[in-house]
Amino acid sequence: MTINSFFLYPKSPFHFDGTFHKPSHFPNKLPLDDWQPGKYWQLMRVGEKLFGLRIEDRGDVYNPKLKVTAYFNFDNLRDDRLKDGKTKLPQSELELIKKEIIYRYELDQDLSDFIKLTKKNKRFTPVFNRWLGMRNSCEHNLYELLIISIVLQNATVHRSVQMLDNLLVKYGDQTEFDHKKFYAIWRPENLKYVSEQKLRNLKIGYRAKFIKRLTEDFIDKKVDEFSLRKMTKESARNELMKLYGVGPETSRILLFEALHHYDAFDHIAPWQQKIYSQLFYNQPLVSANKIKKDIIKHYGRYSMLAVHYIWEDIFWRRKNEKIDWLEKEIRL
DNA sequence: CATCAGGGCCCTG
DNA sequence: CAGGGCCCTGAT
Repeated sequence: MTINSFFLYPKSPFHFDGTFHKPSHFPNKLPLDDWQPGKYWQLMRVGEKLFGLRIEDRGDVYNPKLKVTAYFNFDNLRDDRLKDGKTKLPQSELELIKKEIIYRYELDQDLSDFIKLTKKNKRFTPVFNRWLGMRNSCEHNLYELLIISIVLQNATVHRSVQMLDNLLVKYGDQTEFDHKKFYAIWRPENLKYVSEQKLRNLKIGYRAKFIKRLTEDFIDKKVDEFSLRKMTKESARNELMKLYGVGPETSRILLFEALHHYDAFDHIAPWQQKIYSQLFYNQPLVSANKIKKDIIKHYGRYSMLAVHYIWEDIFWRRKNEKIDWLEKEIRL
């Protein structure tokens, strides 16, 4: 294994912990990443290779600076193609990794318009101030996030965790760096010859068919993450909705998290509606249309981003404090 | 023991 | 456009 480190300088302001840890995401047993204040670890796929990343906070909100340590050439990977035997990482690959980190964690995003907007509506100003500089980041590539979205469909959190873990044990890449063990979601190619029945054996139910067909679409380049990244929200949504097993909620997740469209607020799932109703109205249930109208009125093209701040804020609070109405709606 | 809904989506009529 | 069915699981 070899190691390479470098620095990255996010656009100011930047909130390290808010960006690298999202407490609303479900914690699976087989870790895809790890976080402690000021430090973050994950396995990241760039091209066909897998890298271990340790990202450390070496600055502050107004002078952000990240130290990135990249580990590669693991000895213990199942797939030999993922290591190339070279000990030094070529400059071109290093640039690719940097670009990918910058994209997934939105390090270059200019949030000044959004920040101005959040000052207009006083009600949530404390929340926006608390997380000033937080990004809508996504540790995963599009395929990986799609897999996670599929196991989330029509299941309780507990079962989603079980489904993902079953899949990871069988098909994920497992490796260790910086004295920590991590899993990474497989490349589509690694699932190519796995039958639907084999997948069903992992208790993922009818989702097996979705994963099978979606994986084929990625292998056949019917979906290309990099061209989707360049599209408008509407065209990207159209493309995603064509995929078998991708509906309004899954495409919203992908548009917002993986493709970073801040206005991807077209769809509100019933369980989210209940949480939004409490957060925004202190009421058990407000109509989804009203919620949508009100949020868009206040936050316009930043509607989903604004909701993300308020959403994550309550889940941060939940770490130290019991919030009864929230516990009820999360349904582990 | 049976029944049911769940952090959606597909398919049919 | 509405509504039934889908895999499986834990709750009732």
